[in-house]
Amino acid sequence: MSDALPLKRLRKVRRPFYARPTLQVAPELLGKYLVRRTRGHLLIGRIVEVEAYRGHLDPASHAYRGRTQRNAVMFGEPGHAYVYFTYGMHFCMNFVTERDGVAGAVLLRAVEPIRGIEFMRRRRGSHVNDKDLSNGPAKLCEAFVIAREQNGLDLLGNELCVMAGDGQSPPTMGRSTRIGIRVANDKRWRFYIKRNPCVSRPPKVRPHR
DNA sequence: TAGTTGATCGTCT
DNA sequence: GACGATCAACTAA
Repeated sequence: MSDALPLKRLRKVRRPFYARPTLQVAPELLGKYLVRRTRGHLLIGRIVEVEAYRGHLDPASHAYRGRTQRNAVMFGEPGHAYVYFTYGMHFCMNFVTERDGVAGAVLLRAVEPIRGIEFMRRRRGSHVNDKDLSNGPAKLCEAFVIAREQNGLDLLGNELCVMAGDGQSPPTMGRSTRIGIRVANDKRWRFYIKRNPCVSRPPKVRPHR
């Protein structure tokens, strides 16, 4: 968790990246950088954990039962942020995937703080460990100033985007079932970077013989 | 360390 | 009227 990153060497991820099947986009987001500009601050986090939510095929998806006012962004142009409010107090952020008109999104579950750490500490509380600043979907929204106003934001703009280094070797990836859902529990649509301390929960340890 | 619980309100049935 | 893609604080052991 260094507070420096050679931003010049990174390229913004373009729309065709998002306009693909959700299960392809999700694992490829790992190791890329979430870049947020707000209130004169530059915030960067390395994406270390995501979950794929498909549309009408996925009972755990907000879009399973079709389009509503809340989930409308999921049905729109790929490469936008779908932000929703939950549990009466938290926000979670997704990136919209699939072609325009088809619902799909990737939930950002955890990022590793890279830049703007002091700002994130102030938002999250001084007693919070650095590795806990953004190791959960609602925590990262708090740290990165993501709320209702950011719903529908274009990821190709300046306020919010994803950047990737060229020629970066893909990180070692783990995969598991999704967290906090009661349906579609069999689908292993959670992807994370193995052994990264900022992943929200360690993988279930399977007893070995 | 693991498991339980209260907080709090928008969204959908 | 029920519940949720969560979190932090608490309890027990």
